[in-house]
Amino acid sequence: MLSKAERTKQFILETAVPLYNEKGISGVNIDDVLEATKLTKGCLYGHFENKEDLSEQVIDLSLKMVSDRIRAAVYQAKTIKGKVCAFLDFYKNPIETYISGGCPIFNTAVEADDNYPLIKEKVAKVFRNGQQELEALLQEGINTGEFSSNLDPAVFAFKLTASVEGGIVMCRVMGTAKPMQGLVKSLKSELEQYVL
Amino acid sequence: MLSKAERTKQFILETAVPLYNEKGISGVNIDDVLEATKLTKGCLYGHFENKEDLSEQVIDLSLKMVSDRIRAAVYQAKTIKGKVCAFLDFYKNPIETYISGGCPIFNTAVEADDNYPLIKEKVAKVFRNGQQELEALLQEGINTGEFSSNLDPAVFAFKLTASVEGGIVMCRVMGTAKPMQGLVKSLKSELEQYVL
DNA sequence: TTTAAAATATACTTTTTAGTATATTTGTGC
DNA sequence: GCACAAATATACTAAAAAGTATATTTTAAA
Repeated sequence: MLSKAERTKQFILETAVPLYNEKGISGVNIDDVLEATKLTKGCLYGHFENKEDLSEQVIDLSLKMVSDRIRAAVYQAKTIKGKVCAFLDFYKNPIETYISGGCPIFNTAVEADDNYPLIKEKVAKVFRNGQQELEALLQEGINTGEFSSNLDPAVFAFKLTASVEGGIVMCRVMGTAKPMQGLVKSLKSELEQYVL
Repeated sequence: MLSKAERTKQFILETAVPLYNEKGISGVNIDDVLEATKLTKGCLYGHFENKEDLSEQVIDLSLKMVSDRIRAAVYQAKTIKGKVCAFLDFYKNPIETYISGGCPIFNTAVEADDNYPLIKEKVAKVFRNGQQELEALLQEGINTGEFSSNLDPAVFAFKLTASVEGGIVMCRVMGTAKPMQGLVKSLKSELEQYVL
């Protein structure tokens, strides 16, 4: 069983996750976190060295949470095509996201880019791993004869991720999930063209 | 001719544009702007009511600058296909962007989403207008017989924008422009399929 | 070229936010 | 159930950031 301290720390991190995802790293302040957790400074600083330490661990958790969840969704599906569709369906509703505020990987990417080199590198790793796995999945589809060898796994993997992530942001800002449906349908039928 | 004050105000805004694009609205502070412009508080507050006022006007300018520039690039091309390609080529190099720090429309979209309703609405308008123009362009291509009527203008317009914008962020964070080349090529050949 | 208004600089105050020292409470092995 | 260490709360200090009052300089119309 987790100690009281471990549970409190975990509670702080989990409570802060949606906060950071909505307001961004620079947008969150300690008082926001205290307000959300109903804890006090003494307590918070007992678990984290400073704001930077807290931010880093919150982002770590956010990235892990969403990565795990996407992986789980993909894992569920049986065929390769099914797995790609599961990936696409994950952000079917970009307004009400798994973690409130959109995709934490992408949100963090935008903010960390010119400001937080350490966090930027973490996000880069997440993207690289994700792309590699997606690419491997498509390659496996080609190897097993499920897809035509005309399919370029690296290019299509990037296209899938980039368009879905971009689509989420656009839908959220325009306040409509509709374009996402069309996008996902289009990507699925694009893949369909390569199904043998 | 512009008055001294008008020129100074313009200078502040133009100097702040890349700063805001890199650090984000919450990430920029007045001292950053003073440092970059080598001006003083008295001067700055002579031109802007407060930080919010400054931020709003900086974002307005950023959005206008990049929108105008994309429109100009598209306008140059003669054929519809050429115009779509010009749009795609605009962010060919996502690392060294027109305004340093990536695409201001997208960066602002991500940050404003849950935090700045007024600015969010401005960005939404930019996206809606952009999508409408791109859609109209594709529709024109269908009407003139340049493209097949199998092309869905709304869906493809969204796919183009979403994937390019998403691609920019991913490339920037991973520190490589290469996936963008593949993406643009793929989108061009996707359009090619509809060319009659 | 003078001069009044506009623009800018200086030196301050206020507010917000981060961080800390210490007191109090609570969990847990004996 | 006790004792003591760990966890948390309170009340403070420090630092950073925003904003302002006023002095000085500059612009541009007469």
